[in-house]
Amino acid sequence: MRETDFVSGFARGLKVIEAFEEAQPKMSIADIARSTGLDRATARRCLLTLSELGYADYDGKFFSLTPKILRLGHAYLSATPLTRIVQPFLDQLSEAVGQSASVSVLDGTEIVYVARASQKRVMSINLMPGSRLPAYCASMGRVLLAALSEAEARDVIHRSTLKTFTDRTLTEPDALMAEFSRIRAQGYAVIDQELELGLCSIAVPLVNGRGRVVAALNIGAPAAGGPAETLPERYLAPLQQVALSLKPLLG
Amino acid sequence: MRETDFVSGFARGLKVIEAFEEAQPKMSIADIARSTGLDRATARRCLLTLSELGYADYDGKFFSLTPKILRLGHAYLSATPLTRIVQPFLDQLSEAVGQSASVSVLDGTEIVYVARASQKRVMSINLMPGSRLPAYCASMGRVLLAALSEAEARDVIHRSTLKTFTDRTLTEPDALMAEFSRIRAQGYAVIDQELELGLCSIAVPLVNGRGRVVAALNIGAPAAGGPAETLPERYLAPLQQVALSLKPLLG
DNA sequence: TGACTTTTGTTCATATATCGCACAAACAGA
DNA sequence: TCTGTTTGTGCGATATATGAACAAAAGTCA
Repeated sequence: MRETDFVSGFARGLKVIEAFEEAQPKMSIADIARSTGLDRATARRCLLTLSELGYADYDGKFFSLTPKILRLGHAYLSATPLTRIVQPFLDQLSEAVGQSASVSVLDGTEIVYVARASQKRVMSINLMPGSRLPAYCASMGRVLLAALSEAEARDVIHRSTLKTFTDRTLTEPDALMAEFSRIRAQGYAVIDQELELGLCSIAVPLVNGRGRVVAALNIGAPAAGGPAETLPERYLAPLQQVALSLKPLLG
Repeated sequence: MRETDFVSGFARGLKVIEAFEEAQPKMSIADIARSTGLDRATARRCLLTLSELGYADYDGKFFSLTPKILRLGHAYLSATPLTRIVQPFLDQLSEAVGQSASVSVLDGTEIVYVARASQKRVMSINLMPGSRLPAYCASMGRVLLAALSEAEARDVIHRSTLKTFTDRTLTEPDALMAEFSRIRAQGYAVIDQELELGLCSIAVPLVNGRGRVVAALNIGAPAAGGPAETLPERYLAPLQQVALSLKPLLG
């Protein structure tokens, strides 16, 4: 790509929008300039542009995003066939097993939920399409990382912030790589309260007609429902059946 | 705002992202240029920028959005206090009444779901945070429009595409305005299968501490569960109780 | 309180980057 | 092959970013 094929004003503007994610709902011009690294004058112009277009509100001191900004992300969810195709399967699966079921894809070091059928809340955080979790310690993340090449997986791990969420969280790169091998061999991943105490999950890859792993499917269950070792016997068959049904539908 | 405080390259780029919403997941340069009204060269530069930043994929012919784009919308959901505050109330309400409960805000002629606790699916479409419905024929939309001034409400109706979804959909502007008066007086709105046959709902406004309507809260129920006229006696009290509990928490 | 420092928002001139046009090349379908 | 369409590129005109300067506001301390 040539240098002149890059619209840096656009790139700067997107950076400004993302700056709201990591921080407060209300940000001053200086706040944005600091967290994006842009010049104050530039940040101000981007913010005023957002405000002029109705994507942000400005009270003379602070800027905040408006719900119009949701159109941007929704463009992906509504345009991507994956979301629409998997939803009915997810609903059916979730109801059949009485647990929440989700589909996610990999984005860098994180998994992004693209569809979900939730039962009664078991996690402290509320997951929804667009939500993100670190890949290394989520069952779907493990499955998606296991589908990468050794080098790619190691690179993702290297770039991840390997935080210890619970005393069971695996954070040793080599231990994680070994776990990926095991997952690749057995075809599924189990997480036993590594992200949150009391929460277990099991995930399988979603493979398309050409044999490529395009997403992951999981079932989350409270640890109180039985030890994590029993997740495969309880949920692996229905998960694999859904994965099989979806295979010819996923381009 | 001065003209030089507007970054038109940024505005054009946002237009490009939104173009994916109304159309196909895969768009060529010419497709985007046509649906945005931008020059082909400009559309191309915006698309290449998106691609360079990882927000889009390019196979040499078609562009498609990547899950990274979800970061933009998610910035709003995760940064807005409303979402976080109402979720636990929504979960509790939904479980207590055994129906889906949602909170939405108004964006132009549409309502935007910002939080939702769903029970077994009754609608054909899958609603989630970020989803949009036309305001004029949704219970939360009616409540939010009823909270506007006569002139504002009439303007929204005027700008809406008043489509007949079912044979019960109200599309007469004057009939809608009359309905808004009734809603304003009684404090809630009931929709009886106007959007989809078999689906009824009841909504109340969420008022903040300063008396301003900031969002709407609803319960959706299958028509098979009882006639729409009985929705108030079944659900109005719990809805109003949640609205009351939330009042001091909503800025 | 009042003088001082720091932070913030805004403006301006100028250097730089982007836009949109026109043209050329590549491609697809008849 | 010939259309009609799509994509890529060079260039002049135009729009935008930059960084410094200034004013206003907020914070600091005696």
